[in-house]
Amino acid sequence: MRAPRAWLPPPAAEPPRRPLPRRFFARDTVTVARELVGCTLWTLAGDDLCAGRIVETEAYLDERDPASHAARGPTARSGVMFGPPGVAYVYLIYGVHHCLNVVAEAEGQAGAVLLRALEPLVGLPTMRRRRGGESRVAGDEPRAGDRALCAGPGRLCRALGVDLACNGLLLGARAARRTQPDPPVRVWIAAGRPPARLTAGPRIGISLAASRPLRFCDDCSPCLSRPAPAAPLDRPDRASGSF
DNA sequence: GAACCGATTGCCT
DNA sequence: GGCAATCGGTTCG
Repeated sequence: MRAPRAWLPPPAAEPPRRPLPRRFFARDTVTVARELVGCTLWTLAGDDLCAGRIVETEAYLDERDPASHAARGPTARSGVMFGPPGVAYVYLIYGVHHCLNVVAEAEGQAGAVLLRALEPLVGLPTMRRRRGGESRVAGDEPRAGDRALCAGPGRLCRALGVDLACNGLLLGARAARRTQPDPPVRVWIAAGRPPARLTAGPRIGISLAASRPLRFCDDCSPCLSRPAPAAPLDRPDRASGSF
C-alpha cells in the first residue's frame, strides 16, 4: 500500500506553462473570476518552480462595490486595481498574511480577482517547506495533508512564495523580467482543466455587499478554503482551457 | 501622527 | 468555537 488515499486524481501530464495573453484579463472582473477557476498559477523563485490549479476565486469590483479596495477610489495601496490588466495586486492582511489578486478590466477601470485556493500540482516539497510542514517529505506525490497547503488566500501566498515584492508585477515569465530587471519571484497564470461544476456564492469574510454571489468555486475540489456554495451557475464555465 | 481596522490563520480550550 | 498575532493603509484630529 503506497498511496494511503487518493485525495486528488494524479494529473495526466504537467499542465501547460504558457502564460495567458493579456486580453484574457482585460474583460469584466466577474468573467475573469469565473474563468480563472481551473487555470494554473505558476511561480518561479530562484530554482523553485511551483504551480497549482486555481479552484476558488472572488471578484472585487469598482467604486460601486463597497467591499472592494477600489470603493474609495485609487489610493496608494489600491491604485494597482485601476491600472493595466494582467498585473498582480498583493497586499498584507491582518499584518500577517498576503493576498494575491489579479487585476482585470481595461486600464482605468478598477477590478481585481482574489485567488483564494489552489490544488497543488508542481513543487510540493517547496510548498511544504514554505508552509512550515515536513521539510523532509520529498517527492511530488500528493499526500493527504497537502490538500490544505494552498486552501486559503494567505496559505496560497505562503506556499508559492508570493509577498509584497510581487505587487505590481506584470504576470508572465517574460513580462516580469521586463518590469523588473531581476524580480525575486516570477508569477504567471496558464490554462488548465476547467471545472466540471462551477458554483457561486457570497464572498468570504466581508460584511458589505455580502449577498452578492461573487465567490466562484470548483465544486468538486477538496482544496477549497471553505465549503463550496450550493448554487451552480447556469452558464457553464467556458474558457479556462481555451486561451 | 495617532488610532483603528481588516478580502486570515493557527493555536488553544 | 474563541481569540491572539501583527502591521500597512486609511481616517481623523
